[in-house]
Amino acid sequence: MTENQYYEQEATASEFLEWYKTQDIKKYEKPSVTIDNVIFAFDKKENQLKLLLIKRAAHPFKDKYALPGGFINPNEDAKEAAKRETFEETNVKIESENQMWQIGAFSTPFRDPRGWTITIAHTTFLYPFVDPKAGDDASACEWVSIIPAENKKQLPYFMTQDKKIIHLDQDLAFDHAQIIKTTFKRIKSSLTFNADVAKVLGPTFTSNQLKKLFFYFDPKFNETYNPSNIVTTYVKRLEIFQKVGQITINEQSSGRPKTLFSFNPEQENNV
Amino acid sequence: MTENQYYEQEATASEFLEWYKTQDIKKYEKPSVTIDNVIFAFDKKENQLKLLLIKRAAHPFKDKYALPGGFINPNEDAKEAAKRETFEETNVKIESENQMWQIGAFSTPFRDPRGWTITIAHTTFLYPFVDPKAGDDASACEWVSIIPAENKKQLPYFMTQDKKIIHLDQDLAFDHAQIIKTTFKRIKSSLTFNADVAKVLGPTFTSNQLKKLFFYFDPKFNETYNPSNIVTTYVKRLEIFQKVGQITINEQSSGRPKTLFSFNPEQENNV
DNA sequence: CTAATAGTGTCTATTAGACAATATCCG
DNA sequence: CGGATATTGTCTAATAGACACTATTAG
Repeated sequence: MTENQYYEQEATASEFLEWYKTQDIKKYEKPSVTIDNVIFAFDKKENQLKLLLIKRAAHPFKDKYALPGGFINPNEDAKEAAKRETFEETNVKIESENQMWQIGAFSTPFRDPRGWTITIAHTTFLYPFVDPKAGDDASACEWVSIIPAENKKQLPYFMTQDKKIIHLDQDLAFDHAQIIKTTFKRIKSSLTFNADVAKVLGPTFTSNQLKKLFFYFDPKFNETYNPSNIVTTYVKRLEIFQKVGQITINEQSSGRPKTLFSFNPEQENNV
Repeated sequence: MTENQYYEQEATASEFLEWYKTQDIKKYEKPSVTIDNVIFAFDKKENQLKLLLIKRAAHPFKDKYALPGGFINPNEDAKEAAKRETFEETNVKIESENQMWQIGAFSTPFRDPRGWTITIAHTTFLYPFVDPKAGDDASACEWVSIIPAENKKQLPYFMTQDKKIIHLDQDLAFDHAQIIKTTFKRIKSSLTFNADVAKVLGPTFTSNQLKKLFFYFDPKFNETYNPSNIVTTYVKRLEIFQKVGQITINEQSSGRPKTLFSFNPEQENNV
C-alpha cells in the first residue's frame, strides 16, 4: 500500500487533511475565475431603469462597454466577490446580498483572448441609485438607459448619457452581451412567481411603478395593462408585496392619492 | 508612459495580445474549478426514476455519497467537462448537451476541506438507462431510487439497491446535498413552461409516464391528478410535446391502448 | 361479458387581463 | 365644479384541476 493510499483510505479524516497539506499536490492547470455583475437601478429623476456599464480603457476590447467585474479571491464566495468588485470598479456599494442573484457560470473556451477565464455572472437590484465613479480598468463608468423591447422578438438596447446607442450584439466586450440577455430572460421568466427586481424601487412603491418596471423585462406590461392586476397577482395571490397604510399626499400634481406597497417581510427569496 | 500602458492603450488589439503572451503576468491565486452532475435516469424495469451517486473511496468524506464530477480542463466548457467526467467516473455516456442544464456555481469558502474549489453544478436527463461502472475515485457507483417528497415541506430522499436509505442532510459529501436540493427546486419551478426532464423517458412516452415523472419534483402530480390535464397543458397549450400517431398494441396486460407522445421538434430549450 | 386500463368531455375554481365606473385631490 | 390621476369592481377569457363517463383490449 502506498502512503497515498494509506492516508486516503485508512487514516482518519483529520490525519488525511494534516498529511494532505504537507503534500506538493500535482497541480492541474487552473482557470482564472471572475465575477460579472449586471446591475440595475431606477433613476427617479429621469423616471427610468438603468444599467451600469463600464467603458474599457485597455485592451482587449478597448473602448467597448463591459459589465463591472473582476477576480474572485480566496475565502470569499462569488456574491461577496461581486459586491467587492462592484465597489472597487464603480464605487457603487451593494447593501445586501439578497438584492443579488446568481445567473450562472459562463465558460466558453477563449471567451477571454488573454487566457482561460471562467466567469460567474450575477445580477443586482440596486437601491438607492447613486452616481458611480470609474475605477482603474475603466475609462468611464455610467448608468445607461434601458430601451425595453417592444415585443417578444426584439431585444432591449441601451443609451448612454450623451445619447449614443449601445447594441447588445455589437458594442459589448467578451461575452457580456450573452450574459445580459440571459439575465433579462431569467428575470422575465421568474416574474410569474418572484418580483425581486422591485428592490430597485426602494422600500415603498406604487402599482404604476411596478408596471413600468416590469415592462423592461416583459412587453405584456404595456400601456393597456392595468396596474390593478399587479395588485391582484402580487399582493392578493402571491403575497409578495403588502400595502403599507401610508398614502402620499401631494407629490403629484393632482389626482387620487397613490397606494404604497412594500415587500412582505414574510416572503423569502427563492431563486 | 510605461510599456504596460502603451500596449494596453495605444497598441492595436493584436499587438497587445502578442505582447501579453510574452509577459510573465503577476498571478492571482486561482481556485480549482470542478463540475458536478446531478444525473437522472428512468429505470423502466423497476418503473422508477433514479439518481446516479458515487460512494467515495478516499478522504475527505470517505464512504459518503457524492455526485459524479471532477476538474474542468482548458479548452472545454463546463458542459463538455461534465460529459467527460461523468463518463470517466461512471462509464455513463451522455449523448447530447441538450439533455443537460447548468444549475449554477457553488463557491462557499471551505466547501472542500482540501482547498479552494468552486464547482459548476449541472443536471442531466439521461437516456437510455445504462449500468454504471465506478471509476478510480469511487468505491462504488450506483443508481439510487428517488423517494419523492409527499408535500411541499418534505424533501425527497434516496434508497440504494440494498435498501439503505440516503438522507440529503446527512449522507452526502461536500455541499452536494445543497446542489441536489437546488436542482429539484429548479426543475420544479420550470415545470410550468418547460419539460426537459421528460428526456429521461426516451423518444416516446405516455401521459401517465409524464405524470409519474413529474411527481418526483412536484407533489401536485399525485394520485388524484388526471394525466389528461398534462395533455391539455403540455401538448395543446405549450406545444412542448406532440402526439405521435402510433399506439402500442399489447405491451400492457389489457386495457385501451396508450397514446404516445414525443417532444415537438419545433420547440427549443429555454433554461 | 368482465376486468383492467386509458382517454374524453365537462364542470368548477382559479387566474389573467381588460375596461367601465368610482374615488380623491388640486385649483 | 372640472380636470387629472388612481383604485375598485366587474366582466370575459384562459388555465388548472377534478371527476364522471366512454373507449379499447385481454381473457
